Amino acid sequence: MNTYLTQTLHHCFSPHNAMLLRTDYSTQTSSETRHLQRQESFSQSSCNITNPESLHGSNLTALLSAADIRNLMTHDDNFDEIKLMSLALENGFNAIEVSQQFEEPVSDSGLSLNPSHSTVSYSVSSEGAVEYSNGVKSASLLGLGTVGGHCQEHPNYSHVEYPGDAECSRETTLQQFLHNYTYNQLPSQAAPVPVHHHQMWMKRPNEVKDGCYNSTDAKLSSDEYRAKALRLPFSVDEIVSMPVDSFNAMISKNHLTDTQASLLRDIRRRGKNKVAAQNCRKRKMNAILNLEEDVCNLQTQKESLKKEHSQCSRSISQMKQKLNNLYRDIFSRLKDDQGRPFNPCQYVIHCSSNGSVFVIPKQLVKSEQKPNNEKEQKQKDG
DNA sequence: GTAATTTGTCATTGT
DNA sequence: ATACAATGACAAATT
Repeated sequence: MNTYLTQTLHHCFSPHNAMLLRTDYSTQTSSETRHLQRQESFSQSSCNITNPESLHGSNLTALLSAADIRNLMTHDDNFDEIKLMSLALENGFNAIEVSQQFEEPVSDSGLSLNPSHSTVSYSVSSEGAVEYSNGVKSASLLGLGTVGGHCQEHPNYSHVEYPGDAECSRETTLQQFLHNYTYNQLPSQAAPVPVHHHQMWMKRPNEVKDGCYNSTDAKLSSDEYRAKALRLPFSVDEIVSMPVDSFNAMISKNHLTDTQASLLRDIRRRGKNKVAAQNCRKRKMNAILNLEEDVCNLQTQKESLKKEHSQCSRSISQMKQKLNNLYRDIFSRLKDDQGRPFNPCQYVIHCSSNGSVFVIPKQLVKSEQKPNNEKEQKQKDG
């Protein structure tokens, strides 16, 4: 019996179902136009306020054994949504007003406002407790917030019904229940969260698996989930990409609390930074690739210069060889006044700067060259 | 189980 | 003053 109920709850609140019904704005076009249109219809939209017909929380807790409750609760121990809920339910947060303002226009959701449509409701008490009701079977899950089964009376519920977005609301709401151990406590009463704020916000979608995580592989980022939980009228993509004027107008038109506006700005900032980081990494990779290409090109250039150098060296040595042969040939043909050949050990051919060619004794060349060599050496030392 | 890589986020700086 | 882009550093997720 208890197992059956647990399975039924899981089935009813299947994140996959919720995902299927999720409005996917990112696939649409002309997003800026939609921003404006949605802002208009958004501020004019309303939602049905119905009388709560849900069962009292103790009814459900009576049906569920402690083991079932533990089973439900051990699906995730994530604390992010505790923060989110306390954020959403903090002083000054008017759930009805925000829900009304944030309700999506029918045309965008693609779902009918027809009252006969399956609806899901949840009630928000002044103390932050939320009650779930699907219109047919309704169950307050208040008792789930406290493992001991303690249940508080909440006489002043604000009961809000969200037609059309039933699955998502159901899922969001249940997940909040399932994972918010302290949701019916005041923020100050909540157990201290042993995670640094920084780490908390850095939790990944996988960690936030109580977030809209469906049975397939599709999943929402933590910001998408936050936006969804606060019933923001725009997708994260739109919040990020809309012009700053539209963004500011959205905040001011909808009379958001400071915390909500701050959350929206955070979502926008994080989204923009995410894109910036991606671009930055792309640029970095491109820069690295370009540098590697440069290195490759320079290595190729170096190799070709090496080849050229050795080619030049070879041709120089060939020319030297030819010059040497020519010198010897000419020298062997030269005769002195008596018709005798010059001794190559004693004489050399000397070319002067004015183009004249002489055969002179080697000592003479050496004595002429010495002073110049000394001068050059002195210049180098100096 | 570990190392390397990828990704999201924050903090900071510059535009 | 404000919004935003760029980027280093960090932590968590993924491979």
